Amino acid sequence: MAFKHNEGIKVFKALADDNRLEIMEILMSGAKCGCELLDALKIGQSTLSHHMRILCDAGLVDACKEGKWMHYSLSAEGSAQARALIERYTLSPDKACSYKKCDSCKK
Amino acid sequence: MAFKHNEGIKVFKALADDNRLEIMEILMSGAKCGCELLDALKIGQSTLSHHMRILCDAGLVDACKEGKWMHYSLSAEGSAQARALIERYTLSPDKACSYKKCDSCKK
DNA sequence: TCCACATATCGACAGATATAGATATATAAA
DNA sequence: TTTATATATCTATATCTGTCGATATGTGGA
Repeated sequence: MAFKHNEGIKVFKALADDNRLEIMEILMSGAKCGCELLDALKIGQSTLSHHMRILCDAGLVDACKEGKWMHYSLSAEGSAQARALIERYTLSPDKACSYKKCDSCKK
Repeated sequence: MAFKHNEGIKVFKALADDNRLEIMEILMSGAKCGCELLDALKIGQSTLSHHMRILCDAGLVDACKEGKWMHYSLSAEGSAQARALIERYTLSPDKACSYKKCDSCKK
């Protein structure tokens, strides 16, 4: 796929799902293993694995294996990248006042 | 649809597309009408209209009609909401140092 | 070794999405 | 009024995505 905004698409797609947002919110309280996440969500195990792969591929979540458990945690780098991407594609508060809207509607 | 993270899904889905990210970037330089956007993109007119509806519904873009033209511009409120959502679902730089990763892998 | 548990992968499928073409509506100019 | 332009809506379709069940892999305990 030859997208012009590859990084943005990958990160925003990863965040564009109800279960994955719930996972991000759960991980805010600290690292969790897959079975803990599974208990908190109403999805099957293979579906969780699928979602974790998407979050990891996007760089938002780190995974580390310990015995038979996988520990998932929020990535500081991924979080920083996501924040940078939002700043790239939306209006910053300080630029908003000088932003050129159309002349007729100043709303 | 009964999603737990409705607002987040709507905004991140709106940003999870190559053409829509390109549109956001173009609108960063100021308001544009549909035909200007159409010139800059390799998509048909009905497809552009579809994308603009998604960006407007998400609150990221404002639309205002002037004669036969629609003027599209970035919404300061939508941008602020998007930034708030990213802050909600990712790790802030100041919390990153105290964030509890798993014990074995400290990466 | 055998078994239970945690996780990943594969295959299938229903529903969502991006896209285009045709058509409809509205505005402005000739 | 007729015509051209800008945009939205409708319909169809190919592709993508979330989900599950079945299976595979790997780990640790009995």
